[in-house]
Amino acid sequence: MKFKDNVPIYLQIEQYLNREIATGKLQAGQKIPSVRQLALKLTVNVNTVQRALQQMNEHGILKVKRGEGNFVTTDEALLKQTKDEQLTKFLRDFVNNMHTFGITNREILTQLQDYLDREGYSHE
Amino acid sequence: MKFKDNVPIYLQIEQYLNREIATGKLQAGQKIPSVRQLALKLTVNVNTVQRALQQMNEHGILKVKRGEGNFVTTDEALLKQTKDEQLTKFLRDFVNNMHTFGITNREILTQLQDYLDREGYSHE
Amino acid sequence: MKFKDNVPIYLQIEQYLNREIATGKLQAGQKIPSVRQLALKLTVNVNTVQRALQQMNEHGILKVKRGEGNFVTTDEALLKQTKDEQLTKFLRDFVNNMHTFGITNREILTQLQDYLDREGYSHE
Amino acid sequence: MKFKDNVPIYLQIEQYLNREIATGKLQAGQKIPSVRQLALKLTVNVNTVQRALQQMNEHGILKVKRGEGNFVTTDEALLKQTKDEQLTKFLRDFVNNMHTFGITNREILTQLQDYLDREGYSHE
DNA sequence: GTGGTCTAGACCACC
DNA sequence: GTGGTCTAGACCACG
Repeated sequence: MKFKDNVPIYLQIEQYLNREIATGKLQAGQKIPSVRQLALKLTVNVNTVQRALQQMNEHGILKVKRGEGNFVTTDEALLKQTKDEQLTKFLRDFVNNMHTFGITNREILTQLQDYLDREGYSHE
Repeated sequence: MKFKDNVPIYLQIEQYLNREIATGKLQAGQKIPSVRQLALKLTVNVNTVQRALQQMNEHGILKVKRGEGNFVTTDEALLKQTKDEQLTKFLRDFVNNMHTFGITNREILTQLQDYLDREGYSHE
Repeated sequence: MKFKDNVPIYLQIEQYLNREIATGKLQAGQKIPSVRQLALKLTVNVNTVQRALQQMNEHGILKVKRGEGNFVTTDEALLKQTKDEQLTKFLRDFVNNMHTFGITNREILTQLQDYLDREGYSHE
Repeated sequence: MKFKDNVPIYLQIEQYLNREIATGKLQAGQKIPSVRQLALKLTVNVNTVQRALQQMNEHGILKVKRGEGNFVTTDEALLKQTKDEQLTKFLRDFVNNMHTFGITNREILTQLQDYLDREGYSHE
């Protein structure tokens, strides 16, 4: 796992876990790896992982069971909403960024088309 | 000017100025506002602006004239390259983000299409 | 530690640390003193030290580990190159200075010889 | 005339004029170019030249005659001493620099020898 | 007026 | 504890 500089690691971990959930690698109701396992896997300090999980608990995405660990919420609606929020954020940020450079909507689409063609590696 | 948390202000200032240059609001060879003016306008400390400008000088985008101020480089090739790098970064980040959610290239385009339709505000 | 006026302290700190590395007092891969320790030792502000270290990180001489500190790079080639550059700079500056006074190469050598004899303190 | 960054220009001007005097391009008792001429030639602000000349007056190297201009002192002893001081400073700084890198006196001479051989341009 | 450097002191992220 | 960022305020060099 590689982390960007200039962005707090705990936020990147949170994003990473949200992704694992959104893509179904971690399913609703399922126990997620222990803090120590995650810390080991992500080669990051335990405290940093703790902080990420704490935030996700506050968001309701995770539920702690004392002595057992953290579990993905079974609230499917919340999960879907979280996923949508993330995707929408990606779209919004991208479009906003392009707009600040004076790129019109139509151009955004063509530029994206071009980019996907250029980068041939197929994600059909 | 509103700054995001979680990303250093001086980097956002750098990005902001690069944008002003890329969109031609600041033209090649032109003097940019003084450090103090920028600090005032962006409601940020002078040192923070300094740091942004210093980096842009190292990148060659700006040239300092002692006692006079900072000027946009006249090296049009460098300016174009910088702009392209920024746009490509937006595209790459966006596509990568979507991919991590298992979205295929085709879906990315349709989702973007949908998003642009949804947000009606016309950037033709 | 005494600093010259007329040349930025952060540059002198950089030079000082490069010297410590070049002479092996700080070895490849080794942790260097913390920013605060250096600031204390050099009786200089923390930010000033930061600036020096930041530049050395950009040069690749130092590597930061988050939350741990700064470490000398293990890239021996880079270390050697940096040392050579410094020595060559000393030689070049010295020779240039003498030339501007109309001193010929031959005279430079004899003058240096004389100076070393005059200053008897042995650096065999 | 090219000036180093990180060193005040007025000091570099002072050094430049001292050199002109030491090498006899400006002779004892001779009038030196006017402040404006120097500023023009060195592509530098008048104030900056003024500051250099003021310092040299304080050192006694120059003598102002009101309404006439600046003249090199006729005190040959002082001129010789100034020149010697400068040369000795070059030698001392150079040797000190090399010593801080653990280079012995003998090695300094051989390294200088090597350097002069390497740089073939003959200053016999 | 312009930028460049430095200080003192604060708060944050990370180990 | 570690480094990273930011602020407020000061002084210097240069035009």
